[in-house]
This record gives sequence, structure tokens and C-alpha cells, in this order.
Amino acid sequence: MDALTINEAAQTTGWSPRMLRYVERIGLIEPPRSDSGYRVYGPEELQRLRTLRELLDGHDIGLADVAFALRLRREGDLRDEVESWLQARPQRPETVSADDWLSWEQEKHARLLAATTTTTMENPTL
Amino acid sequence: MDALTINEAAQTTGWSPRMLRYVERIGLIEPPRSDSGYRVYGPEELQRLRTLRELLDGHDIGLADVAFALRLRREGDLRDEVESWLQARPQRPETVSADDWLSWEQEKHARLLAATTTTTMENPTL
DNA sequence: GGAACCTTGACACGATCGTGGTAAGGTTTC
DNA sequence: GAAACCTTACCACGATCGTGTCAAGGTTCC
Repeated sequence: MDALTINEAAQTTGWSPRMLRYVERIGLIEPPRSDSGYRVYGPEELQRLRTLRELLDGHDIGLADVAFALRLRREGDLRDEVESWLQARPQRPETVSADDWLSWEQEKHARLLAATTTTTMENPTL
Repeated sequence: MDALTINEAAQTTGWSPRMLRYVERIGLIEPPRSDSGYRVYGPEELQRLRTLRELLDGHDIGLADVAFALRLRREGDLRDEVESWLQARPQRPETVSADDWLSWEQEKHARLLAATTTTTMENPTL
């Protein structure tokens, strides 16, 4: 069976049970619950937990960073505002530099993506 | 004249001099320096400082969050990995929704990249 | 050449992040 | 019905974030 309890999930993923609850609380991985309220970790959650670990270890980022990235993805207006703030010349190119142009180009991708993922569908079965 | 010193800039933007140095240190706004090393705040910096304030006040985010967004924008591999992690069904869609499919298509790039960096293949014990 | 700036560096401090424990109580299993 | 789980809710603690203040030294202004 691929339905592990929190301690079993902790065992196989390397996270502590405490951290699994924390990761859930900040909204990164919210496993479904059994009838009696027990967290149920399926293969999906386990895989996500492992890749999350890799993500954190790979770069110098924290859970809060990933949580913020999640916010950016869910809250369209927030993402747009942050994005447009960052866009406003981070350096001071007296003239429009090639660098500016480059980032603009790169931005198109994000913009397109943003346009389609704007739906903030929420459905946390509490 | 539009070349203010740090205290003047603080005055007109509402930030404290201390915070202006902090904002610079985390890479958000790095004003040029005079020959003697004094920070020189031009209209650009002032405007950016004001909009930064609005950005922070508008949503419940911190400077560290904006700094991370900046990292995401600068470090392409980081952005891709974070993006692809978030993409991996944040919720559990029993059925694949159209929305999922759409983003799936657009995210192929990120997924491919992720495939090369994700090597954790564990079998669900038990 | 002194007043009034600027610089970096340090000490400090509450708030949050990332963890770990422990307690009080419900569930599952045998 | 007791053991071994699970739940939430606290207390704690080092690390970082977001601030302030202060010290020691260079710069600008008059």
C-alpha cells in the first residue's frame, strides 16, 4: 500500500515528522487526511518531499522562499507588482542597454505563463 | 538638483538611512557612489524606493521576499527548478484539469530540466 | 580647521524561520 | 484495554530579518 502515516513518511523522506507538519503549515505540501484526521502521505507527497529537499539543498534557499514563490504563482496581482518593480531598471543604464533588452526578452516567457496561470483556485478541504 | 545624499534621500522617501544601506546590501537598490564613496541617490533611486515601500505595504511581504524574487529573476536554473517543483501538482487533482494541462504544456521546458536534476527514484517501501 | 556630513563596523533587540521537544487527548491494533 | 500510534498546542532555541544606535574615521563646507 502507498498510504503512509506521518512517521513512516518521515522515515522514507528524511524529513522529521515535526518538519512535515511545518511544511504543511506553510502550504507547500498538504497531504489529505484520513477520516479520523490522520495525515495520509501517498507516493505523490513522498516524491514532492524528496524533490523539495533536493531543491533546498541544491541552492541556498529556505522553505520560506519556496512558500513565497508559491504565493507569487497564486496571487497574480502580487506577482505582477513584484515583477514590474524588479523590471524597472535594476541598474542604471543611461541608455537602454542590451542587458535590459535581454531581460525583457526573457520576461516574455514569464508574462505569457503568468497570463494563463492567473487562476487562484483554492479548495482546501479543511 | 537630483543628486541627494543618503540622509536627504531618507528624508524624502520615508526610509531611514540605516534601511537605505540595508536595502542596498540585499541587492535591491544600489545607488552609484561619488568619487569619495558617498551614495548618490538620483530620481530613479528615489522613485524605486517609494514604489518599493508601496509594494511592501500593499501586500504582506518583506524585503527578503523581494530579494528572493530578484534571485529568481537572475538565476535562471533556480527559477526553473522552483517553478517545476511548484508545478508538480500542488493539489491532488484526481482528474487532470484543463488548467493543469495548459501549464503542463508551457512548462515542458522546466520539466525537462527538472528531469535531469532529479534522480531520486525510491520505491515506496511497505 | 571645525561643524556637519558621509563611510563601515559593531552591539542590540524584537519578530520570524527552522527545528526540537513535551503534554494532553483521540485512534488503531491486538 | 493497553500499547503504539496520531492529533493539536505549547515552550525553547539558534539563525536570520528588519531596525536602531553608536563608534572611529574620511569628506565637504564655510
